[in-house]
Amino acid sequence: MEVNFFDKVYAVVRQIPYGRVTSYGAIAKSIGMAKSARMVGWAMTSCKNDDTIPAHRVVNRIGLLTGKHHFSGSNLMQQLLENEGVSIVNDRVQNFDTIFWNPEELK
DNA sequence: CCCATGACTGAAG
DNA sequence: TCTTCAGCCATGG
Repeated sequence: MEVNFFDKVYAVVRQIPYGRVTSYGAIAKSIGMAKSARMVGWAMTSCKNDDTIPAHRVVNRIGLLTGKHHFSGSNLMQQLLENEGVSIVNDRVQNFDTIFWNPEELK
């Protein structure tokens, strides 16, 4: 049977190491939909049905917490990241190039 | 079918 | 890094 697009996204997000982050585009590319990063974000919107998805580790290409507003409260996403040792300043991940995790790197 | 929207990205200035 | 423009694709009216 065909694998659902959502399942692929979730599978990748679940593999993001502790204290690391990645981008929507990187995920999209790893599942064969590099041009559909928007769909990744769209899939994350439905992640509220899956509380096992560390969506807070997924940010946009420059480390901006574009999806923080979708979390409960207004700073939960940032709190979760800082709890893992990720520095956030002005809704942006510091040392993004250092803590960035490439999904294809695992393969 | 057409149009608007969205947790995006790349290119150009 | 920021702003603007265009491409991207699923969903909903």
